Amino acid sequence: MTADFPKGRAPSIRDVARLAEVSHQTVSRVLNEHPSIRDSTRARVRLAMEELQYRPNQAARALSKGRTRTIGVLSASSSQYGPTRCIAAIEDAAREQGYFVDTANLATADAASITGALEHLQDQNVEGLVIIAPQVRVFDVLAGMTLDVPYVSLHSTGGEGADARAADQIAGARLVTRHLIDLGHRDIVHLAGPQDWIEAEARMRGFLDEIDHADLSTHPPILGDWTADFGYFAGQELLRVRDFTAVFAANDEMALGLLHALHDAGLRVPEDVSVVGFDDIPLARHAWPPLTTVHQDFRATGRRALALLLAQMQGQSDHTEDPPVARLVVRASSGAVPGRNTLLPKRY
Amino acid sequence: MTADFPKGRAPSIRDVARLAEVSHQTVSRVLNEHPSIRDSTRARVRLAMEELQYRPNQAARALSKGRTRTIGVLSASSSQYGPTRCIAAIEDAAREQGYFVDTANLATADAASITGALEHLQDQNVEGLVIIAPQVRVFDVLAGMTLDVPYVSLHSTGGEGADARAADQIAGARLVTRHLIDLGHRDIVHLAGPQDWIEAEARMRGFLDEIDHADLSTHPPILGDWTADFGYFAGQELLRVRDFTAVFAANDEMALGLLHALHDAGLRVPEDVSVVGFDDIPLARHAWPPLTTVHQDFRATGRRALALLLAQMQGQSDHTEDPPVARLVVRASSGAVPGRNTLLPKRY
DNA sequence: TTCACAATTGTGACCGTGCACACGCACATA
DNA sequence: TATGTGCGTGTGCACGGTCACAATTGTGAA
Repeated sequence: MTADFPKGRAPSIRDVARLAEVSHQTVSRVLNEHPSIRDSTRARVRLAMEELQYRPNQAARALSKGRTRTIGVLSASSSQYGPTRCIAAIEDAAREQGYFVDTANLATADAASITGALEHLQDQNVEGLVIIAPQVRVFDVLAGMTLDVPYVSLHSTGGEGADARAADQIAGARLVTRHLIDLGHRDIVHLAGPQDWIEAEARMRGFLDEIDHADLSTHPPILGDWTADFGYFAGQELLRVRDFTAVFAANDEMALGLLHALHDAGLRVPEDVSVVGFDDIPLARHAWPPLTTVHQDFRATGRRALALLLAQMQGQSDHTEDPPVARLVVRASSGAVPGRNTLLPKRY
Repeated sequence: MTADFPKGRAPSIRDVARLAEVSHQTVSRVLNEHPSIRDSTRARVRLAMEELQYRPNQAARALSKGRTRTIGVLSASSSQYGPTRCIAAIEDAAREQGYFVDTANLATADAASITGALEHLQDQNVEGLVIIAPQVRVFDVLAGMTLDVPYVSLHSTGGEGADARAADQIAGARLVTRHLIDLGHRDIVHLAGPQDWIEAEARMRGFLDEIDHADLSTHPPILGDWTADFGYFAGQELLRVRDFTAVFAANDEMALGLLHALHDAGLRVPEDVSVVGFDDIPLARHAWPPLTTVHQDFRATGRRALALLLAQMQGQSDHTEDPPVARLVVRASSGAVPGRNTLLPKRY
């Protein structure tokens, strides 16, 4: 009896029940793996579900149980390498745990679109939020609105949301700055990220801390926008006015743009100038010359963020693994200081 | 009267109704902007909603209306530049249209995880799917399972789902191949993408078409994996055994890895070898030398995919804008052929 | 004033699932 | 035989909206 009645609607639990000649509640129990069901009954119900191609209605389940099993991910800057990897890791982990992931991207980080995206996610009745929006402004907005679900931010200022990463950034920046100092550099320029980004701030802080620690002085950092284009532009400006032997770019993209400008000017790296970056994007090792940088495990960061969120959602204390550490990766773009000379273009 | 009763549950439409002294149906009408509501009533209801911080329950709405207003995005390879941009564009556009976006990432493209992810999305009762999973295998899996919702794939083989992009890839590959031929190159190697990717196939086809068209012969393409690491490796191999004056890499990452290998070997680009890529990632213009490549507008592709899907969901014919065109971007990595010489390392 | 008709509002059922509770039955125990 | 216990299953309602339909009120013309 191949019952195949479409009747407009998708088959419901009661359709299955009728076909299996049991009550709807029994079907529900099979779905939820209730222990006390006779094997023969279970088999009959399973068969009926198969027959009707039954698929549980999440909306009804969510309504009845008061749980959506959905978490929201808010992401600014989602075209950047790091955040992208984090998101992928979060989604993998969430799916593994049976959660759905609802995403909202911010094209621009103005207050209106931030609140808009957060409202949108909450409208979907998410049970928790992961916020990968490292701009300081996002946190201002967060502080100004009450979220009615727990959340984790990947770049906390130490506010209400759990902190998953900030510490690393400072440490990483110190590592790579120290590396340059150890190579003998005394005039190091920092090509920073946008002022309103938490990570940019942290990396700059790490840089300045280490400079201080070594009793050096430095030019005020150049404030960039993370893009390779800006790195290129900044490189051109730097060559015109500054005196330095090394540049610490706050991310790899800017470092690569900077290398481009240096090449254009006929300077050699690292013989004339050392350049280091941050993030260790896959292209860093294939830059010319290969880029010294700070490696971070973005997937681990993403997984950890989700673990933290789930723990928080279940009201548990946060006994998750330690945050991933930033690791210095030395490649060919950093070298010993070229004997205190000023920067005059040389023959290549 | 600041009524603020938490009573465990989130406030419902009936709580609002009670406070505003109307029926629950009136509240529903206000929510849905029904025309015939007295202004004073509407205002009273709005006030009550504000007062209770009422937020409509999507699950209930979805259950009642039979619509979730959610679309699913399946994405393999989500850490790559192009797909990532597409997804962001899709999400923006969807949110604009009042849709929620549910995402699932594929870590690996084996059949099990593909069906798993698709089931996961359909379990959420999505109304439509965008599939950004350019591996041929994905389409095999799709052909083998019946999706119960309309879908659009960004890289169709011309099957059931609407085709949003494939044509471009061939044309783009022809453009850049033609460019090399016009520069006088006769021995061009193609560093292809993984065989099981639709785009890789299309780009290779475009390359071979153009080679044919110019009555040239070519070595069998090298089959890569899109990564810069592979480009580097392939470059080393090529230098050992092959005779060529130009390389067309199927994407920019591999092209950059290849440049690295060429630099290592002391070869000059484009004086000794011309290199071209595909995609025009932001770093392409800052490679050394800046990379000739094919530009595509990923955001437009994403927007178009969503438009197609929505049209399909509403049963409309597909009168959306034309697919974005691939555009040749000539930079410094391609140059005139070096007079038919074989490749011997030269002084830099 | 009365009536037709439109505008506005209310009533009750229903969407698909899960929960609390009740029921029947087999079996062990006294 | 009467009673308690636990397994397997069924009944009815709740979840928070929307829909169809009914009821009430307001308006203008006869």
